[in-house]
Amino acid sequence: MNTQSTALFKALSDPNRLRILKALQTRVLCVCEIRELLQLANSTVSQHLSVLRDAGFIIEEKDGKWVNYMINPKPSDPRIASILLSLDFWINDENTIITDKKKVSLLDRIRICC
Amino acid sequence: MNTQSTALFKALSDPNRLRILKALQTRVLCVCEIRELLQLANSTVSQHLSVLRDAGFIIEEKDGKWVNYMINPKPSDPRIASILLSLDFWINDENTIITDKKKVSLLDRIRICC
DNA sequence: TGTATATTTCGGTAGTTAACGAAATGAAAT
DNA sequence: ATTTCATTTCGTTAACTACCGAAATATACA
Repeated sequence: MNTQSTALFKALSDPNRLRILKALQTRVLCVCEIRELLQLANSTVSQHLSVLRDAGFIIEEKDGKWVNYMINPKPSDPRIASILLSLDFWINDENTIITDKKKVSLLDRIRICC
Repeated sequence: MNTQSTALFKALSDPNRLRILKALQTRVLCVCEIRELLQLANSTVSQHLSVLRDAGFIIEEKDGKWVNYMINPKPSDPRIASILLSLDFWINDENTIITDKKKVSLLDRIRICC
């Protein structure tokens, strides 16, 4: 029983992972951009991303030395699709999310990483 | 940020709490019936129930020496209402849940507790 | 080939959480 | 009032998780 259903909610039960999901709903981001947004170590961000990926919420796409992460456009699990749709009205009034949205639009991977 | 949104998902991110929620969607249950269903210590069940109650998923009603727990019929948070509705199609194929449903219909608090 | 950069994996640590039994609380019945 | 029974609270322990820095991997470029 600890397999499928709880994995979904476990993935959503960490504030930083929710911030990542909400940020990715704005646009595609690479690891270093997310690191900049959340102010966490690279390895920690990578860990969070793998949790979200394993649960099915996001997918990754390699682009040279970067790895782009994005919302899963075609989740095989209908629950994932449902949750992703609902996230808009579930979380939008929290201050962190609001300021994150502004920051995301200003993030520039060239300036941050290179 | 660790306040509202993650509390909802944290409450759902434990397999035993999901089992409790699903069982309560069948009918009202007291603590000792849930203890019997989950095969956990009373104190552990009580703990899980308080997490679900604090998050807003369930309410309690005292009935003599028993405390009846039930799905919150009028959640003030629309996310709770949405999640409770969705739970039906989110979780119904897992073996534990299926056998739980059968067990719940056979639970008898008089036989169990007294 | 060697170097630089982005990301992941690994090992370890601090904080959190689920679990228990024992003690405390509360409500009904003798 | 005392006992009984259901539940909650408390104190403790084991398991889990988020986090970090360092090492390993992977990709592009000189």
